[in-house]
Amino acid sequence: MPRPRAFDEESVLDNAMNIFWRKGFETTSVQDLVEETGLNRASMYSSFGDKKALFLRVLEHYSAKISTKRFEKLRETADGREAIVATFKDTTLQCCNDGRFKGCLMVNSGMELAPHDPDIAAISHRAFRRVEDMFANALRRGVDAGTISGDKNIRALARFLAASFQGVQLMARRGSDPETLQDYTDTILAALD
Amino acid sequence: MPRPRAFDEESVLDNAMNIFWRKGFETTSVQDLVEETGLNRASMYSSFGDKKALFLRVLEHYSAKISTKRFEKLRETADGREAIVATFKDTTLQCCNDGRFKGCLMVNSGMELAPHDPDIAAISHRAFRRVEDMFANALRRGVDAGTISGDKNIRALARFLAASFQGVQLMARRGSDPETLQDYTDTILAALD
DNA sequence: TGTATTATAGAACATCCGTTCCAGAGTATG
DNA sequence: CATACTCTGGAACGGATGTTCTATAATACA
Repeated sequence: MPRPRAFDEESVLDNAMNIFWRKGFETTSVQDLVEETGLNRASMYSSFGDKKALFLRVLEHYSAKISTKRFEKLRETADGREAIVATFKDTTLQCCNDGRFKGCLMVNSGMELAPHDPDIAAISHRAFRRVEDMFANALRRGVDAGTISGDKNIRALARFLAASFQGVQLMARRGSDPETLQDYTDTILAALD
Repeated sequence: MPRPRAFDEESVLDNAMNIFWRKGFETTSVQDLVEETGLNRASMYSSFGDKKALFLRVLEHYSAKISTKRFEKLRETADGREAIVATFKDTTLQCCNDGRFKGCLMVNSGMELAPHDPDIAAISHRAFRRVEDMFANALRRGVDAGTISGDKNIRALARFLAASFQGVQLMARRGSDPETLQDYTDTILAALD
């Protein structure tokens, strides 16, 4: 019976995600969202709730779409060491191109909002934990394959890699020059030796 | 002839710094600043200019007061290796106590504003460069003292340490648990071996 | 075909934002 | 003591903010 929606939820989330990613939560106004997504104010409020609810949907969307892809090789490359190296190299390269000044939405949001918003703090914490676990799995695969020494502290090394991965994206958002980023990444990966 | 000022500029900057540090630039309102510093609106505008001008003064103040102290050991401890280790240990410990959810004002500001504000991007970039140079100097002292191997790439390692130092404070602001932070710091320092 | 139901467009809302203005207070010099 | 000058308190400004309301458009089913 109802009048059908004139918008595609997926593409609205895509657009909203890009604005939040670029500008951050506080600096993005509802006006910005309305203009960029083409979605009407009322439709936005009736479909997603308020600004923060939309933002939470965007974070999910980001995890499912961007983050999952970003860690694809980390999860699926057979040799764990190669998986880790490829993950850092790909992201560093991407940061030097289109990712410059964007960084990672999850990291950006954690920095901006976690101190004052327990919801975001929890989401951010869980996201870190997931990445840490992916690195830990890759490390174990590397040890099994013999490309990573067996006397490493897997948990500590995984935490180091996950934190350093965030560090790379922090540097990217700050607008670091490629040489510094390159030196940084190379030295991170030397921890695998 | 003029009526004397009823406020102390230093303590106003101190208070303003703490608000910006906690809340970030955009989320801090002029109202917040007026209430917390006790300074009148008009006095604030006549003495410091607008909100951004005050923020720039606060960043200078932070560099001079907080940042200088934070890197005191890094600059002054004779043995370079010990200087680096102490710098990381002190900051990690501090992050676990009162620094939790605060992080570093310079890092926070770079993340929040550098992508859209060239002034902040430049300040943030120079600050990183200064820290990188301090680490490089410490590394050279360590090599001279024989506590750090001579076949290291000093520049690359200094960049790694400076970036990782930012990483520690990113983790702190996000509210990372102490164990993760400890593992992270330990692995960073292992790069000195 | 008429009706129930939901989406849309855009005006309207109260509130807060950064900034400016103005009247008055206070002190060093003439 | 009067004058020149800056500082202070607080109201006032226009504009932007997040959110809601109302009227209209569009469809699926009876």
